[in-house]
Amino acid sequence: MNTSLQDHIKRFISLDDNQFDRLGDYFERRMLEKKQTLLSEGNACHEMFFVVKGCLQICYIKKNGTEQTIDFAIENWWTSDFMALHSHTLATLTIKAVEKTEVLVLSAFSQKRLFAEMPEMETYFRLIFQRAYAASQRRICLLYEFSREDLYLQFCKNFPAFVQRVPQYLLASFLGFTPEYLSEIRKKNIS
Amino acid sequence: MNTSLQDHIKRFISLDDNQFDRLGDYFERRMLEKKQTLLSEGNACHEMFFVVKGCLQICYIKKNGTEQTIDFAIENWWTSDFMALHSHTLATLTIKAVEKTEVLVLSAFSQKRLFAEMPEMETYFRLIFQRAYAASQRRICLLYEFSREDLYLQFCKNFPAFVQRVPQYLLASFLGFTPEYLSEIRKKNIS
DNA sequence: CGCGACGTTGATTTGCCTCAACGATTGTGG
DNA sequence: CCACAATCGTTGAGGCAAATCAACGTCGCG
Repeated sequence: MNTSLQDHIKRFISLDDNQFDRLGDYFERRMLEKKQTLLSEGNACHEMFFVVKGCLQICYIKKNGTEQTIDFAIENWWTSDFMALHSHTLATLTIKAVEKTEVLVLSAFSQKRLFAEMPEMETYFRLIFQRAYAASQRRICLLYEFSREDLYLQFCKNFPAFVQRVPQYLLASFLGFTPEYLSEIRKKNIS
Repeated sequence: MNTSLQDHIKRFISLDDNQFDRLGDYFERRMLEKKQTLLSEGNACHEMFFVVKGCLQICYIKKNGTEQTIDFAIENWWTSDFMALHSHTLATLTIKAVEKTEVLVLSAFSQKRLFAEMPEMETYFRLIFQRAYAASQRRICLLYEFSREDLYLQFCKNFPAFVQRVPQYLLASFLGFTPEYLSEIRKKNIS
């Protein structure tokens, strides 16, 4: 069983050593090469994913044919197409590896067994989702309040390491504007 | 105990009659007049709210002094400043009644006792948050993909009753544009 | 009745997009 | 190891969606 998930769980709940030992039975480890797809739009989605190492891009194809990135998931984040997972509908989102990435896969079936055996894990996931929803609420505030230029400058200030890590066109897509405009912004703020 | 929350809970988990009877002990009923404030930016936030009847506006004041609506909560929705609640920080969001509204208040303290006595309720809230986060993911997709005009037209089509229920300037604020532009859109689509 | 809240209209400005073209860099097969 | 293609970033011209500002109608309420 991977220790980074164990450490993450410890930040929210307490489990004894015996429980930590059994935890490994519920997760499947999966390695992704750069650009490899983890979940494709139009497929069934019965799993959620924990990023151990690397970076995932969550995106979809817009009506006009361009790809829209709606999120990234880096180390210690859970992700999935939660709408598809919750409603048992087909995925509308695609998840791909931005770089070589290691994930832990938790299927809906395993999750059910896990909760039955360790009710504390129900608390863990409640807190994970509460935190994710809270972050999403904040993100919506940012999207409403700031110009694309300000979003970029803030993002650079808050996540300088991450900006180095992903190609610019993905960053532009995530922030909701075109690569061309990103170039313009960068030229203005010579840094 | 209010039956609309009971019905809502039944949609996600099973409780026996005895449990339903005891549920009332954990929630506080509160009535709000139109425009009355439930939570103010800058205050501590130790509670979450379930709308029994009516409508809440979740908003904040932007740097430029204007009010930005980020969400509405109507019948059978939970809301709060979840970032403040989760991180034990001061609220950055304000919650007000759009119309006369009845809410059930669940304090963090009561929630803790509730989970201790009825672990099934942990499942209920995990599902609530998962659903809320999923909806938020979808909402972000919409914000990226569509023009303001399209957002308005879609909203009118999907929630015609709700459009009648709130003043136009709130709708404009929620959809992320100005009341003036909403007028323009409405004129164009004579309906 | 008169004031304040809400909605409308029009003129002007701007943030950001689209399209097209051109460097720079990376990767890949011969 | 080089040639060539593909991917990625930059630049500039032109255009449109939506904001801003100011002014004016209208309705409901104290």
